Amino acid sequence: MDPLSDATTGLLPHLLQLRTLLNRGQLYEQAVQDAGVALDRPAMTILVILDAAERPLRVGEIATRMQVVGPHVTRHLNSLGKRAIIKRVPDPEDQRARLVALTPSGQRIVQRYTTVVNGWFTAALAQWPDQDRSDLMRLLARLTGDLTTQFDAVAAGSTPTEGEG
Amino acid sequence: MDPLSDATTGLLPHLLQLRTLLNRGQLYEQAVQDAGVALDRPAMTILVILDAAERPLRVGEIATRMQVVGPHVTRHLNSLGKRAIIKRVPDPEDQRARLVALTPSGQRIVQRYTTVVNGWFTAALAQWPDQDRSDLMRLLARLTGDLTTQFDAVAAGSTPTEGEG
DNA sequence: TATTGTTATACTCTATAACTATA
DNA sequence: TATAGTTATAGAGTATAACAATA
Repeated sequence: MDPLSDATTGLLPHLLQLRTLLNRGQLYEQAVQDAGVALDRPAMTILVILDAAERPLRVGEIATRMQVVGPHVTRHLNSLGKRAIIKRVPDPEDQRARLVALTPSGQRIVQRYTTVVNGWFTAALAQWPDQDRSDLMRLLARLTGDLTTQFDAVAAGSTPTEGEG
Repeated sequence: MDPLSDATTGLLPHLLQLRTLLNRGQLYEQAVQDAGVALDRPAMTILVILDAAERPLRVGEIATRMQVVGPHVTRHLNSLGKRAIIKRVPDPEDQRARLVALTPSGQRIVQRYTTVVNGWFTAALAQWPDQDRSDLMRLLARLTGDLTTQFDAVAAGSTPTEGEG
């Protein structure tokens, strides 16, 4: 076992635990209740993504960011569109595509939701030293970036697992 | 907006992205294929948990660590038991309970799987400074711990979100 | 011919309800 | 009566396949 392996061996259990934490349905139910909104989780995920993007996105872009497949997004957009939470407009640059944007109503919903969840995070990290908080943000950003790159490569079949030149 | 909020506001998108990364089914398929095993994801999650615990666990303990409900675990244990990947023995301390343990076959399976996935992590973090790697492990451990505490409190209804005294 | 998106269908994963056995 | 686990059923979430329209 080389030291590099030792350094990352413990990562899998940590990330699995984080995954189970964030997948807790009960938690989401509490969040939407506190926020006073009524949406299922994938629908809210779409709203969060649109809000974070700060510009209208194509259906395909949303699917990529959710790491899901197109039809899944379409189905939720249909529901969200009927409720006037999002709107779809033609993409001026490509007549095949459509741009998805939050309506004012949708903006209010995602605002209330993120306020609640960010409040939880703030409370959970309240006792942390400032340095640790900023380190976490920086390392988490790099981790997701590097894992995305690695996983994309693995999924593409190049499997750069072994020698890692 | 107080500085504390600012420090954690960016956390939600990061964690959501991490969640979508770890939820990618395609990735798991690649892992089990590389490892040469044939198990679905929740079944493998059970094996990883048993392996990390380094001792037999009760059904309820497994469910808690997976953040799922009892019947879900039972169903997969039935399947794993038939294939002699796990075994259930009576808990000497409580005749109602049963202890779940990996068989030698199960140990080999989880070993192959974790080797593959840890290899991915090692590759993804290969260029990181040692200091960043150790910081990540430390902060991730504390983050999951603090989020677990926070989320448990929220789910219990105390909702220590607001003033956070 | 390749790409963007939609519709329809099937599968995976998890939860709720009802039940048995032991404490 | 409460707790540990199981069985059976229902629902949420996501993928695959087939199709329409534009590039």
